[in-house]
Amino acid sequence: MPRVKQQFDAMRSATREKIITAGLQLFSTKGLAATSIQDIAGLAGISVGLTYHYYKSKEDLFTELVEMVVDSADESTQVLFNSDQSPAEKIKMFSKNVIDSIAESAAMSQYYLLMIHYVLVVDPSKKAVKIREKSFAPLESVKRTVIEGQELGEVKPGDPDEMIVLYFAAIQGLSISKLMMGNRFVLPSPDLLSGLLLDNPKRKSAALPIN
Amino acid sequence: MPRVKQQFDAMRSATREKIITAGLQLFSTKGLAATSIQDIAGLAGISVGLTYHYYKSKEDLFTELVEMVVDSADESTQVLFNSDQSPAEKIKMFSKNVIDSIAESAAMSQYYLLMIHYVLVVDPSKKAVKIREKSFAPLESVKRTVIEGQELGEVKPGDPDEMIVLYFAAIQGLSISKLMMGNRFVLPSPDLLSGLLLDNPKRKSAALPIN
Amino acid sequence: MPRVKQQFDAMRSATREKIITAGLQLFSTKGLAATSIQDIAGLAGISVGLTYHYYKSKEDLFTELVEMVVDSADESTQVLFNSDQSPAEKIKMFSKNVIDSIAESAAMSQYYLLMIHYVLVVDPSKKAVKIREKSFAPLESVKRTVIEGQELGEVKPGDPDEMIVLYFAAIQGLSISKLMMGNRFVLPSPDLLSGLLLDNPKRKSAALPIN
Amino acid sequence: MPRVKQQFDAMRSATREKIITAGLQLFSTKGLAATSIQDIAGLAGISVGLTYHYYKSKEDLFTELVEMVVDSADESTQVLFNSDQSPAEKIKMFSKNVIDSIAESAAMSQYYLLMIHYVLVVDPSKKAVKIREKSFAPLESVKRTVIEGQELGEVKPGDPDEMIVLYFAAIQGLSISKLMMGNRFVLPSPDLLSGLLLDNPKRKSAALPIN
DNA sequence: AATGAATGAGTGTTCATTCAT
DNA sequence: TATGAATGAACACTCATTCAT
Repeated sequence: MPRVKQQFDAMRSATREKIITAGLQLFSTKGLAATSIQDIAGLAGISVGLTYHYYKSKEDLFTELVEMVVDSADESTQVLFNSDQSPAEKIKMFSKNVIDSIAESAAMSQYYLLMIHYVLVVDPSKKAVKIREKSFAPLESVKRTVIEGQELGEVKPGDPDEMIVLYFAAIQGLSISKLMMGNRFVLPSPDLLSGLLLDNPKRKSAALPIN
Repeated sequence: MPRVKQQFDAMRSATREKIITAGLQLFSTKGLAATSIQDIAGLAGISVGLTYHYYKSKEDLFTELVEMVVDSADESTQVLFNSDQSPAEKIKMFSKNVIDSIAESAAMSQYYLLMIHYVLVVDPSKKAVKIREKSFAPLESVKRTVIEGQELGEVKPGDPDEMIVLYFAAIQGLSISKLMMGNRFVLPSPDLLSGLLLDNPKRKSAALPIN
Repeated sequence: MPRVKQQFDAMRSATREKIITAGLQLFSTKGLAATSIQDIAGLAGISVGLTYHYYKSKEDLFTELVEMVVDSADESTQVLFNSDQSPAEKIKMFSKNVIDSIAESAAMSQYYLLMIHYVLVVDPSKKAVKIREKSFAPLESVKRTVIEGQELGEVKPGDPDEMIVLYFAAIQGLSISKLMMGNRFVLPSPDLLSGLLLDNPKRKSAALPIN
Repeated sequence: MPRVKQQFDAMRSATREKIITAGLQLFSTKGLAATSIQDIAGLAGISVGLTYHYYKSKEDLFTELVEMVVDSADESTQVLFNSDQSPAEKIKMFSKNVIDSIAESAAMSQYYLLMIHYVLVVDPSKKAVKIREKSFAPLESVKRTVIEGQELGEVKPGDPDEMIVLYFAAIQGLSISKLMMGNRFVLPSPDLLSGLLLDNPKRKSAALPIN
């Protein structure tokens, strides 16, 4: 959490904020190689030289942005999964948040695209390994909840690993498809997504007549 | 006397093959900008200049590869969905093929990564629009089958558009995750994937005998 | 604090000047294709990259130089032919200026060589057409003066178009021959050149006293 | 003259002839650097490799073409100026031939453009010096005739060197202008050209009323 | 903190030339 | 004599990075 604090201090600089916004936008769509510092400086409305006043190198900025989004994802997931709701409620809430986030902003798309560029292009260093590890934290949180939920009968049976891989694959796919499909994209309902892990609530109600 | 035409054709095919293989591998992981022609030529085991004997430009090669994988995906989907199986069987078979393909080769990963790079980086031209259109053909095939299947009661109820978007998002996510997650990746069973559209057969059969 | 705008402007002007001088010299003699940007940068005493800070491309620089000399030629011709001298005086003065210019600097040679390279190599665009049109302006000025002079009896009779084509052909030929002939080149007197359009004054005066 | 014989032998090869024709056309307009061997082979309708069967290198072909046109110009000039006509008649005939040649074919334009490219671009070697020397032969022929004609009173008085430089400058200028000016070009009459060296015959007849 | 001119290394692309057949 | 695939060096152009101010 000192890391986050530090970021917020950094953010206090309006210039840094401009660079971050421009960098996120350009790096996530075009990737590291296809984005130039002059592009970023131009979009941020500042000079090239100033960018180097804040970031040691292009790759440095890129890495910092990846770190930032990974931290942010981790943090917001933590908050939800450390709450005292039932596993099913957590999963429903998480799914709803994800769908809402995809609907409202580019943050999710940027997160996944950035990760793709990062993992596939940037050569792995110690730092890179640490960041990658952290990027799996949300999967771990959900996995624990799935196992717990299965024990309670709230979550569908099945291999938890396979289930969360598919669940997050769907989330990643949706995030990226939103950007790629243009007006052909329709956002599934949160229930459709959470249906990957939970029994469909609608179907349950359909079964209720018996009770 | 000159080489006969046949000889030249054979030479051309062999070299073209090498370039295609190398290009697919490098473009799909690193993208257009981060892949140099020298990388490709090196991996293909030929000279840089020769690459330009076969492809007018780096972007030209990139586009041709994208076209190639899109055509291939379209074609293999067509074959399956034009068969005379029931909707549920088609979906099960398609899901199985997808999972097998992800398991066995890099083709699926390459397809989706290539499309991401293509859509996000290459500026849209008439050709680009045509290619994108064709890339939606598999979705349309599945959509028709879903609707048909819903009428027969073989496919889960729900908005077909939302369902196929989620279904293909999951496929895309799995394909990419396989590359990104490394040894943390576990491949879900075909039934788990087809479960997005169909009622899970195992649960039904598993639940019945006991009770 | 950053350099003030004035400082940057001064830097830009100085560098631009160097590029222009080097470019004129090299392009005019060797042409577009045989002149490399490295040649130009080297002669200008700057780096290759910097050249691209000022000109988008080699052809762009070339075109700008052509435009520059065409404008300059047009302008200096205008000044003379809009003066209030008699046609014969204008033609004498123009011929003298031309001969002096060929004698003193490389400007005339550069002008004609540049135009040759431009017309024969650069593919015709809207801009190219406009530049070519402007390059005919001096011919038009002289033509008007020739016609006027013929009416006054100051200029030799004959088809004005043929006469100015021959007159300018001679000027172009002299400009280029100066560079090509080396020490075999001797510059004709202005009267010899203007003799193409005017009756030779010397002969008249030389012939009269005796008879 | 053995040289010419040799060329004719060479010409006997239809392939050589194709290369020569293509080379003359491309080199004269685009110059050495901007013309590729593949261009030439393409225009000649043969393969790249075959071109190298006939000419050691691109520059070799270029030099041979220059030599060829210089020889040809020298030879045809010799024939005329070694005839037993009067100086004025020789000059009139030469001027007429020049104007006709400009009117009818591209040979004159090709000759002068080729020479410009050759002198200004190709680095001077022993061979180059010899070729350049030969290219001045026509000037020498005309110069001798001018001096002779001045002694006979057939040619205008004046510095013979200045006069022939201007005369050939005009010829060169016309040849090149024909290509450059497009439809604005009008060919002066032979008398206008020969008027640079001879008194205008028309004007003489205008003076005749007295006799 | 801020600017943008300047450099140099890297990459895309062309093309003269060679070579196996 | 004839072909065109293949190479490598040269050149156009871009861009991360530095620097004087």
